Amino acid sequence: MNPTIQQVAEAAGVSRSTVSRAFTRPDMLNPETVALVRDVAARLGYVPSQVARALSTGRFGNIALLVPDVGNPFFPPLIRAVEKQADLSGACVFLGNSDENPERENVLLKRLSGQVDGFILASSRLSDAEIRAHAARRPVVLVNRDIAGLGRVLIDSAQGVGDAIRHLHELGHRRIAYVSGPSASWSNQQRWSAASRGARDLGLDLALIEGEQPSFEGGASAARLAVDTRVTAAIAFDDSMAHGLLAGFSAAGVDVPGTISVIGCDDVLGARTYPPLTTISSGADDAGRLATDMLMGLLGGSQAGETLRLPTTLIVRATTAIARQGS
Amino acid sequence: MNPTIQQVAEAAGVSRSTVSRAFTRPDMLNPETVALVRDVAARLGYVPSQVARALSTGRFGNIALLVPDVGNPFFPPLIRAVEKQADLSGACVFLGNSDENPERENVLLKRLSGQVDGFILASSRLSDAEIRAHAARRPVVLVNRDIAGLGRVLIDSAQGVGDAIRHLHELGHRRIAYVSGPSASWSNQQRWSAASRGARDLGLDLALIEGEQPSFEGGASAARLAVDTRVTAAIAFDDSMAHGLLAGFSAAGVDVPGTISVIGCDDVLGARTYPPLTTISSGADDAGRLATDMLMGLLGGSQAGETLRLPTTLIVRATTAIARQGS
DNA sequence: GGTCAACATGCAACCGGTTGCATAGAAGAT
DNA sequence: ATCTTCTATGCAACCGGTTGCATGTTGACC
Repeated sequence: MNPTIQQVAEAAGVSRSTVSRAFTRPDMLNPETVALVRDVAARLGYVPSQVARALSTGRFGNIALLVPDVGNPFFPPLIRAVEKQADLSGACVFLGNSDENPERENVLLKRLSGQVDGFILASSRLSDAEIRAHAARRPVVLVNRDIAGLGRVLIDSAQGVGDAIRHLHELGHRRIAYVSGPSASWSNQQRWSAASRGARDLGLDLALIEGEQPSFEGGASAARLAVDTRVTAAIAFDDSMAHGLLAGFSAAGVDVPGTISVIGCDDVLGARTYPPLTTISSGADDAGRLATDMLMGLLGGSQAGETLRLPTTLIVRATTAIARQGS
Repeated sequence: MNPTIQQVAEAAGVSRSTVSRAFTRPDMLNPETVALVRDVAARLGYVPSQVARALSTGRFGNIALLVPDVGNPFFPPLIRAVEKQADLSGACVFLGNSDENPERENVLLKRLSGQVDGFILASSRLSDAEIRAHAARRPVVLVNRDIAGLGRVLIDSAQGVGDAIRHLHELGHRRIAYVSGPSASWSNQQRWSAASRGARDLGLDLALIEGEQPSFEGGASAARLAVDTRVTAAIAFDDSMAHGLLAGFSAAGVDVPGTISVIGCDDVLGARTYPPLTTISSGADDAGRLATDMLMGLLGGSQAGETLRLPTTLIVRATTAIARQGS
């Protein structure tokens, strides 16, 4: 095993306290002593035990990031950004995958709360009350979830969705579908209500198509429903679903964007779909970075409750076009 | 804060030892006592501190998973499987993203080694010696890396690559390119050598095109190189690169599979590309699950050094076709 | 030369569990 | 009734750090 602080102390001929302070509060010691201790420690390959330190200080140097589905392409960039930013503060990251399941999310929260300084909950599927309960025990920052009093990073897709609706209106579309994501998702609610508002303001028909899962497959099966509704355009909850829509329409012989226009959300696929997807960009990596900063701020003693709204913009690629005739 | 074992002990009118044993060794106690203690503990919301437990037992109940790039679609299914499987043993997972950078990988290993029971290194970019050094301190299971004496889960793409070469040969292709991934990657070496062997056996020309990054962008830029080589088919290191190739060829006005056939590796994109990608399936989720099982086995005292080879198969979709005339 | 402040270091308690050993009480053997 | 055995529980040390307080040393100042 690793050498302990005791062994370093003996080898350096000082007390354990001194070794401890040589690392945590070197200003308290004679510079020569610090040098000596560090030297001996380095020679022995001493690494302070995070665990022992945590036990006495109550600070763990770890944070936890919980997401509903690692496989959803929205999350990897966010995960990566959190990781990177946490690393700057020397923190390590627990990753939890709740599989869209609130119970599992609760279990993970409980299991991890004894070994992290705080949580980042991305697109949490828990109820407000549950989240509040957890936030009372440990600092929590929410991503895409809006609960008063807690730290929040919100990707404000309302704006982008509004742009998307106007974009479709200008192209002559009058009947539009919104293909929904998980009903427990704040983002989904926000996008749906922004779409409703936009459609109402412009006098458009808006149909709701309930997607099953926010995934490629969910989009593909929603495509089958969409062809029956005689809409000329569809806005999907996210890019995965939009991608599935493209595939579903293609399989059904429906031309995109000739017969039907498609808009995604999050811009996580770039121009990788065929045709390249018109979508609402949302900077998941920024959200991850900012959420981590906010959490680190909370750990440093800042007040909770701050809200960061990230703007979104419509990125027009090739899946939207003028509405077909006689529609 | 959470209630401590002491508070539970007082509330239940027993000693700390008894509370401890009610959770860790209930067989040692009177069943009634166990029930009482658990009851009181539940009422108080007591959760044993992992950290304190780790300090005295030396077991942390955590594992770490290190990957080169969370954003690479090969990894999310693997991450998810590891997560899920670890959960069955009640273990939590630290995720580390090395960004394809050996130094960062080393830092993460060092930082985490004081708080995990073992590591899963997926597609590690470290040298054999470095990995061995870490394995001497903590149990390590490798995914897609072959070092004698260590636990290994190897996706044996040699077989699938062989099938792919034969498939192309049957379609009449005679000049093929292999678009390579990271040179430090075991998988890349394995795939390249399997392709070389297959090509030699069948008397085919095999060109090597050095990809920059194992990503969509890396594939797209490799496509530009590929059009100059006059090959009629390309096998890419992974699906992301293959996907990039498709995009690159499409942008260059090269028809796939009419003019050039493309084969990917890993089958992580399913039929989501356009055209749907012919690829070599490799069960990343199986690899994650089995690696976790293997690590748990090591922690339980099994001997290290086991090797698991996962077979791969060619999945023919729509990016391969008969070689063009006069090629 | 004596008083006192400032500095450097050590002592010992504490964080919250686990565990080897001791012991009290009950059950069984003679 | 006494001795042994077994079961259930408690005592206290330990894991490896941190930290408030006490102590010893040095130098400045009067």
